[in-house]
Amino acid sequence: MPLAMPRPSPSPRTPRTPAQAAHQPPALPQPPLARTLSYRLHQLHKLTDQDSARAYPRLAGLSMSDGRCLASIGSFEPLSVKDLAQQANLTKGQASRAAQALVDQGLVDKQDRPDDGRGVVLTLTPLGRATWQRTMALIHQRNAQIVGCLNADEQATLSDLLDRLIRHHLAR
Amino acid sequence: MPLAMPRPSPSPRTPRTPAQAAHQPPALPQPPLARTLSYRLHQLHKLTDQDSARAYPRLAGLSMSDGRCLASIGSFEPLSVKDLAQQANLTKGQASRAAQALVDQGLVDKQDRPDDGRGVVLTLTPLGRATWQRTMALIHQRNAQIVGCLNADEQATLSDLLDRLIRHHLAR
DNA sequence: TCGATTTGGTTGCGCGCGCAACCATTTATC
DNA sequence: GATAAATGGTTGCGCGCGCAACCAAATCGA
Repeated sequence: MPLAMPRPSPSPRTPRTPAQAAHQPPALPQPPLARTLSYRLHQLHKLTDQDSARAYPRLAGLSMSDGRCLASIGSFEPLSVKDLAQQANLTKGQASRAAQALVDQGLVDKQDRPDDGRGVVLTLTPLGRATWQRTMALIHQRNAQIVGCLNADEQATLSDLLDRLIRHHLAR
Repeated sequence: MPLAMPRPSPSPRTPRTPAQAAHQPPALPQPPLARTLSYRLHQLHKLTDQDSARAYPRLAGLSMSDGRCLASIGSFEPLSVKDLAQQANLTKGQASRAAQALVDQGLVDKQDRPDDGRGVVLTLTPLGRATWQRTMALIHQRNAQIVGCLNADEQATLSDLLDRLIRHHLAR
């Protein structure tokens, strides 16, 4: 059974119980059987998301998915809501709402598509572009901070592995 | 600027825009600048979480964090709510509620600690232990499925890298 | 011994996520 | 052309997350 456990860890059954000495202050017990990938992902994602959420609002009071959308629109300029959702990895509902929020803040412009009465086309306003630049700087800075403890090779390796997992998963 | 980009990818500025050919069906554009670690984490976490959420409820109608808690309690048997929160990587509020839910379903037993009027001690009921075993089997099966596209070495590498990121992040 | 602080646990609440229903428009089928 | 199916976008809604306020019990400090 291919579990991903890199470090010496307690045997799967009958690990030592941390609650026996529950009131002694230090001595964090080793992570449990939830030493699975999804657990780590959960944990790491939570950590990074949390302080991203702390960092974003300094910029024009953007929520996190608003920021994500701004980043995507700025990178792929004329963008439909559907494509935005795809790019930012959100549902179309979320993308729709986020786009509207950005419009309300004067950061993006939303126009009906002339050739298709359903579609819209999202572009940045000048203000939006300025904010976009600051946002991207923030994103990259945050990212560098997060992966800062890995060297370039390790970053590339990690990135590659995550990519493969994502691809594998998307293909059922 | 140490960005983690493993594959040949469009230059950070001026990538090609997917919306220019927005209505042509296939040809997913390359992921955007959100080729950052936190973006991948977000994406992968979402994918894994989603179908975990689909898999869990088959088992006794557990929510996902309920399942997580059940797994932790079963592994570290006499457990306080606080320790449970730590093990399952939840806030104490969530842990408290999840524990109560498990109690309500007859899966765990909650008793006041005799030596400390505040604390409680959580243990599995016989039914709980049976469910725990099935849950763990499910978790491992799901995990094996997720990381199945990586060989053992790669799994170990990934696990190690994630570990270091988590540790680094926890240490501010 | 009496207040102040800390700790374990519970609960109220706002918010964002994602599903699914829905409307409008376009495209396919005959 | 009329009807059906598909597509783009919006909106309503339930739910779980996590923060923070809160309560009770225990510990600390003089």
